[in-house]
Amino acid sequence: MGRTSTARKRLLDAAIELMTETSYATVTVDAICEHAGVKKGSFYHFFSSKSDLAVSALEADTQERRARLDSIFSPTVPPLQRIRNYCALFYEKQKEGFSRTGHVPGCPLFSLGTEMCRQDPQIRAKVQECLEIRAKYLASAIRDAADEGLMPKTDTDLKAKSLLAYFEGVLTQARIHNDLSVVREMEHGALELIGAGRAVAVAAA
Amino acid sequence: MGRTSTARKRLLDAAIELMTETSYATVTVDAICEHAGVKKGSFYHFFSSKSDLAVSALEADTQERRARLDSIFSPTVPPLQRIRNYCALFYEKQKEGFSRTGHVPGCPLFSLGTEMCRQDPQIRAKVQECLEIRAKYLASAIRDAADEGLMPKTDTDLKAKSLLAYFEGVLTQARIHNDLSVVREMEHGALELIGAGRAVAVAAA
DNA sequence: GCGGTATTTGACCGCCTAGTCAAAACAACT
DNA sequence: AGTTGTTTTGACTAGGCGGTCAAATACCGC
Repeated sequence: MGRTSTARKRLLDAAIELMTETSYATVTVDAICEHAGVKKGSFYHFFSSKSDLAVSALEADTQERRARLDSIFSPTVPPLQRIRNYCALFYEKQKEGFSRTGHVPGCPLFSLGTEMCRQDPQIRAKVQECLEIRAKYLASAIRDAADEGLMPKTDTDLKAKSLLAYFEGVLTQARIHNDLSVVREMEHGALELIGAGRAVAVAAA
Repeated sequence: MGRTSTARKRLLDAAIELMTETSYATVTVDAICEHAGVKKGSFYHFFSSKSDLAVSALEADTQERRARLDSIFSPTVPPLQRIRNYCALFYEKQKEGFSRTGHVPGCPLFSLGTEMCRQDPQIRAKVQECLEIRAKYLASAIRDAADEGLMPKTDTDLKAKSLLAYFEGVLTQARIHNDLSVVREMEHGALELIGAGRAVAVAAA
């Protein structure tokens, strides 16, 4: 009963789009509404606050990406290939964003996380949650790689975190310099970072 | 003639301090003034705008760090040791900030850069300039290391950029999670990333 | 001590922002 | 077609923000 609407989804999309392009503080609720073709009154029908919208948008975005990540990180794919494919995905996404807007977008998790982690506990918690999901994908690939003797078997969880930090750092640097070149070469650094750079013969320790 | 004052310096310090703690947008001119013990009218005597203050603060901060970096990256120090010492400096700074405020500060260049690079060309330019200075320190150390056969001699400039991205990524991750542990272990990842992780015998190519 | 200049002060402004609300419109289900 | 309740609308508010200004003040060099 009652009426149905796509307004909520449009608001979520607009939020990710606009907040990635500039920042949380810069993007006004009015701008989000306009971009989504929604009046302000409706906004507050669907979301209790701007912060609430941001949290929901991050969640929705993460859910949307899930299937793609599950396929990239499928256990049926050789572990180092998963990481290579992930790098390729990053490059594709950044390149696509650049073509569309003229700007390297970077990663909304890192942008929002950096900006908001000291001001809004809920946004901070959601960003952390989303980052940890990504870390899990990486950790699994790293463990599988180590198990196959493709890299040392030490500190796999730390390596996953470091690798994620590297990815996010590269994306952010690309955003700041509006330059994709470091992203393009990210794969090589990624493999080096976890110790799988040159075809390593890892003796069973 | 006229009067002398430390107000300008106090404003610069307050700006870095507060903008690192939260973000550019969150920190109001009033807050900066209060923290610096300066009235608003004086603020606009020294700076033409909030943006102008931010640019000047980044510049001043960079100049202040210069001597320390010059000593860490002195050509008299073995090249890989320079990088290790740089990592140690990062950890010290982050730890000190954490003790003082209860929060891992991260890097103001990356925080401000991410937030402002799409809105304020001057801030963006200054951030880029400061990041490039840091990249130069790293590039020099990397070239010297390669020259000594401590790592492959390929793509040294790209490696410097990647290494910087890694550092910034780790610092930002530490900020978001308010957790120093990844910073503590940064040195290992840094050396791996540039291909100097395990004592590498690099054949003269 | 005095002139001149850099600094300090605090009241002021206009704009923009997140958030509110009550009434109207309309789709879904019966 | 009628009922129900979700969605839509647009005008509204209160507070906070960056920035302004003219007058007062105090230090430096002489």
